[in-house]
Amino acid sequence: MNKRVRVRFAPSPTGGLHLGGVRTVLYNYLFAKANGGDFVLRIEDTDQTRFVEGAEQYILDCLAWCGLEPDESTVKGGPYAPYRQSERKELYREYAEKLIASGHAYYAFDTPADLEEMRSKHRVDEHSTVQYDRTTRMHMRNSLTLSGDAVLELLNNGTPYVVRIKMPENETIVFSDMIRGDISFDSNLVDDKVLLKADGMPTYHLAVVVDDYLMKITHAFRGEEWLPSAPVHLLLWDFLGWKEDMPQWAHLPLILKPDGNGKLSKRDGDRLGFPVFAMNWYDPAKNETTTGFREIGFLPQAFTNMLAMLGWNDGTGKEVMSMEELIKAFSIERVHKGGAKFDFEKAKWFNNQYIQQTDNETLAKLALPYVAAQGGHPSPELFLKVIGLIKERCTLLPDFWAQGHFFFETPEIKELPAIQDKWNEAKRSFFESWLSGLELLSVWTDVAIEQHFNDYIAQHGLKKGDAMLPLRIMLVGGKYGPGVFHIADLIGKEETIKRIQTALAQL
RNA sequence: GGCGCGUUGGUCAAUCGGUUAAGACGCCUCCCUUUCACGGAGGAAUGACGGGUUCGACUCCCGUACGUGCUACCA
Repeated sequence: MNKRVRVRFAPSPTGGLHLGGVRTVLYNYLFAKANGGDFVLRIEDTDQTRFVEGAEQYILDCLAWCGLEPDESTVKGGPYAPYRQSERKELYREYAEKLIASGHAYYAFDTPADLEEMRSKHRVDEHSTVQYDRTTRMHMRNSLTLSGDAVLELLNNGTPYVVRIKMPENETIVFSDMIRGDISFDSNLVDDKVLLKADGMPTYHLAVVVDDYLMKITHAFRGEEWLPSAPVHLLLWDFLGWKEDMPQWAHLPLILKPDGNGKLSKRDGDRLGFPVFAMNWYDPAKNETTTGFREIGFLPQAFTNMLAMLGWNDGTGKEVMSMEELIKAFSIERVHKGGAKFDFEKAKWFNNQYIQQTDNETLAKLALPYVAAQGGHPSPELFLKVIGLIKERCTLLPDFWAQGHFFFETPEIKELPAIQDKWNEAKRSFFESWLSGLELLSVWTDVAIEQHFNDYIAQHGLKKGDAMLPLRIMLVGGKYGPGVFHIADLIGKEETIKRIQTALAQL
């Protein structure tokens, strides 16, 4: 019997949504869609000290922007609601107690000071860490060392406690990862992880197992940082008697910083000048905003396509793929084992590719806010024409202003020196006479303007090359942009004449 | 320190025992373009190291090095 495929993305609402997080969502989503399954969003807000107001809504917004909408979530609901772990709090205790009853877990009454003392007392050297495990548990205050009556009394008088898993001794825990193959751990080296905290909330370890079981998750994809705690989760599935229903695991490689080594962090983005979060993230505690890919002008399709290729490819060499193509081609087994360094240049290349294949009407809608923010308010007709003319030189949405501002405002002539260097009376007299000719030109098209220009150049015994660059700088302000006569055509006769006159006055 | 995971050009990477070791980004040169960009044609640049196994290893095995993750009542 084939179970319906169900996957989940389970973030903590603690801050901005990182590149790696989005990629995890993406791989989950692609896998779910490829297999006709469900994609669930579950909010893991079990750490009340790290909870950040607004973070959950932000995650929802990011997924919406990326086009990775969950089938079940805190806002959408679903058959396994609630999808927020804080609202499922009471449910986990039952399983913790079940584990205690079967001897796989125990109560521990140690205070933070007790733990600190234990760690410093048993420490061999400064590099080693002392774990709460088979070697130390019998020296602590817990239901393994205390008598049944003593435990009962502590429980009854409200002494704070946690529930810890009792790791078995001398067992090799093996599981098969869909990306990495067989991985094994020595149970002696894994510590007695806390399952239920003193505040009654479960830790990640208990919550993820219970909820994946209850929500009938069939495949669990998560970051590689979870690999070391996988044996705890495996054992929990076993101890709770759910082994048959355990999802298949896949631990995704990390996204690394471009220079040096290590996991890509928000700080690296700030340092190297690129975003790390999907969308702008406002941190209420620090009262600061971190820039997102959306805001610097990425198209969501380019963003997700780029992320898909960071650690996976279909083997054909094809890189630009729509969501539909990705769904069709994706296979979790082809995800790489090794981490990938993030390359912002490549990311921008993807965006440029998407800008080229997006129609002008859509681009106009996307780019308008960036142009308007700079004071550009072109008519829809002009804007559409300009976009068609300059899109190939635009990588990020704000480039539509940088590459086309001279269509929407009279530009400052920044490169006047470039004209001045070779300026002479012959050129001046050409421009002055061409200007008066221009006033009379009745057909205002790029072809007509250029022909007219050519005629005057010939009459003045100049070479066309002598006047092309000056004309460009007069109209554009710098040495860039589409063909000059095309520009003159679009900005109109009056504006063209005005710009040439202004420039002449400065020479 | 312990444990896990990883390692093909600067970066993303194909290869699944036999190839001149693809392709893309970036970089360089040339062409196109009387600007810039696009486009086109080229170029430089890669299997961490040491042992095996094999007729033959980038590919399989072992070791070393390096990197990285975890080692919390955080996820």
